[in-house]
Amino acid sequence: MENRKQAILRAVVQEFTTSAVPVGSQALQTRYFVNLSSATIRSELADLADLGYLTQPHTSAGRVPTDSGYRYFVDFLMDLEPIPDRVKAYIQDEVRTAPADVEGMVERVAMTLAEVTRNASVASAPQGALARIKHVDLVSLEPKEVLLILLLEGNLLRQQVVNTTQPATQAQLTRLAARLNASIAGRASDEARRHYESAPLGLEKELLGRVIAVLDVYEKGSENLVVHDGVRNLLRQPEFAESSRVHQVLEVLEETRYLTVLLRQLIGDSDLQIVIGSENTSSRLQGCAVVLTSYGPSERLKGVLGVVGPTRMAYSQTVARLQAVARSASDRMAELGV
Amino acid sequence: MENRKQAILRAVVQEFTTSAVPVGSQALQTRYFVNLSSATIRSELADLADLGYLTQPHTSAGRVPTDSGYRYFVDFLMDLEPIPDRVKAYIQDEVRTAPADVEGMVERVAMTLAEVTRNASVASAPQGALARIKHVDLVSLEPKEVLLILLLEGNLLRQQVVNTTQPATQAQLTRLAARLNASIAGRASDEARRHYESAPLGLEKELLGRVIAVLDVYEKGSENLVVHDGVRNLLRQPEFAESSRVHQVLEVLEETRYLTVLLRQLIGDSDLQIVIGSENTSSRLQGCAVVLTSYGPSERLKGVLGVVGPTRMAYSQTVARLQAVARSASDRMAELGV
DNA sequence: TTTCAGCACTCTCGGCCGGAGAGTGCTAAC
DNA sequence: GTTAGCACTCTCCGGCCGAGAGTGCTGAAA
Repeated sequence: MENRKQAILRAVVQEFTTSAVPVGSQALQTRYFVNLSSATIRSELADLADLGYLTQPHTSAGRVPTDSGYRYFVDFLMDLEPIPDRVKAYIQDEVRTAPADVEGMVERVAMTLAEVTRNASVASAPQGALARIKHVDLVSLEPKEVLLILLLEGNLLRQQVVNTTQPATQAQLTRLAARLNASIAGRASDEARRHYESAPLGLEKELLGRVIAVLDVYEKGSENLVVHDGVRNLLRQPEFAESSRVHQVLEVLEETRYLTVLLRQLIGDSDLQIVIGSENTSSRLQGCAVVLTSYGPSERLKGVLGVVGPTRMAYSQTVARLQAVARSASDRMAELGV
Repeated sequence: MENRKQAILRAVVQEFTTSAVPVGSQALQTRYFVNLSSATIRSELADLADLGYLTQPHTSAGRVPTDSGYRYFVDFLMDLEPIPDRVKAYIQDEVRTAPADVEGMVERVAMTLAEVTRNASVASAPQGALARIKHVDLVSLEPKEVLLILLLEGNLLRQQVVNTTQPATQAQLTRLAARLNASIAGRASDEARRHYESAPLGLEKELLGRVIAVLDVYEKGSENLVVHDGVRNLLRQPEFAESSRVHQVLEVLEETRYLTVLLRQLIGDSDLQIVIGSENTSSRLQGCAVVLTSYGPSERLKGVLGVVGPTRMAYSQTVARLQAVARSASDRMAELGV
């Protein structure tokens, strides 16, 4: 596409992003192209509309980017917006003061992301195929009731009440926990499975069985931690003035399964993914764009971070800030040995 | 007030609750009072309006209950609606299958409450003045970095990364944990404080200090767990058609401090509290009603459960279901020895 | 060939009007 | 105390109109 067409498309996207009002040839002329006449701009706009990048709400309204228009913009025209120091500092600060466990971290990251992008955010916890067990602990609740505490990588605590077939005192449990730690702590989950296979019948095997059950749930991702935040930011946008639109988006966000699917799509894909309007698999995200990236403390452990907003979002700002948050969170997680 | 006036007020509230449309004398006559003429009903309606219980959006519209009207209704006219078996079973089921720790429990309870009342819900974790420590565990992360794991009443796990002044091996930490458990596990938090005072300088005192810090945060309630759910239910109501109304409510719900205040108000008060429209301290809850009750495993440990919806809510149903959820949750928590 | 001034045209938006409909309050009779 | 009847008020909705914004087209200038 000729340079001038590109420039005009870029200008339309930028203008519409901030004003939320269809942009006309006159506005473009006075604000972006003073040495062009509005008539010339009009003919370029008509061309861009023919190419499918722009559309008009009605015959005599200004132009609005189509989904393809946004697509062209993010693919070819967008340059990352520098992040103000204030915002950088804010991100650093929020991430550094986050709790040291994955759950707290993910929640904080989602909150921060929503705050700095002024949109809704989603975040899934970094997760790998084989979980590592850092520590096991057993607490006696009743003679035949044991609380199993499992510390996984990411300082992720998991607990489960286990009703055992035989009674055990706390002292016995403490000894047993020590034995379990010696054999499986610091190892990947398959170690626990191996020990389970070879263990003789008894309390130890019983508890190992439950350890494996917890690991299974965790590794299968059926309990994959996915949080979202910042829906309030969407309410400010004119696109979401009637709350039925919000309702649809909220449904998607609360439907954890859908988000998990988004996650799986991304893993293995390029590291930044932008899904615009009708490109979304869910029709409830019509008019919405989703910007996704992966993050995590290592290559093995990856989660997804995403921003959800109207297609009329400030893509260059969103992408820059999303990546900044992802970088901060990844660094911090690596630092914590998560 | 005469019986007939009461009956008419009740009918107006009931009718408006379901239809969301101002109710006129004719509708009342055909649906509730076939042997009265609409003229008679009109004069009663006029009286009720004079008394401040009803109002009209405009001269020739039907009547709508005022906040005082709702107040009179819930104070004198409401009788609890029986809960269908299906709903009862649902509540039981959700609560029974909830995680065995307080956090998971509270989240599940909020979800269930939102679901069965078709409104937004809030829940705070049961909390008492003196926390009990069930178990302490120490995990070595780095030579001079320890993960302190604290199991409090309610199977509430708290963790904190502690940077110690002196290095310690996992074996040393395990021994130390055993000693700490012997001295403070199963006791109230003041025991930990006493031990801290009398402990000689060293790793043990250092870690006890952190234990106390964690307890402090917990007991001060500055980290009091408050969750909310079901905002999507509000979006269905005509009162929240323009999303700016939702925005205000969301602000309140996300403002944990405000909810904590609500909680404190309720503690020591009667066991059911209904706050209607302008009775709310926050003007952002104009047009909203909040129904609150306390719950918890014991007299000492109490949290708050609440429903937030438009003032035009089905109070009798809401109250009945709220109490049912509170009862189920309390029972389950007591059963788990939370 | 590109640019541009001029102009007719189209469409929305806001205000205004008027009729239909809903619901009221009042009055006079039972 | 109750009720039929009636005038009155107000909203809602559709149609109408003028202002304004913005377009597409055309013919001339560069």
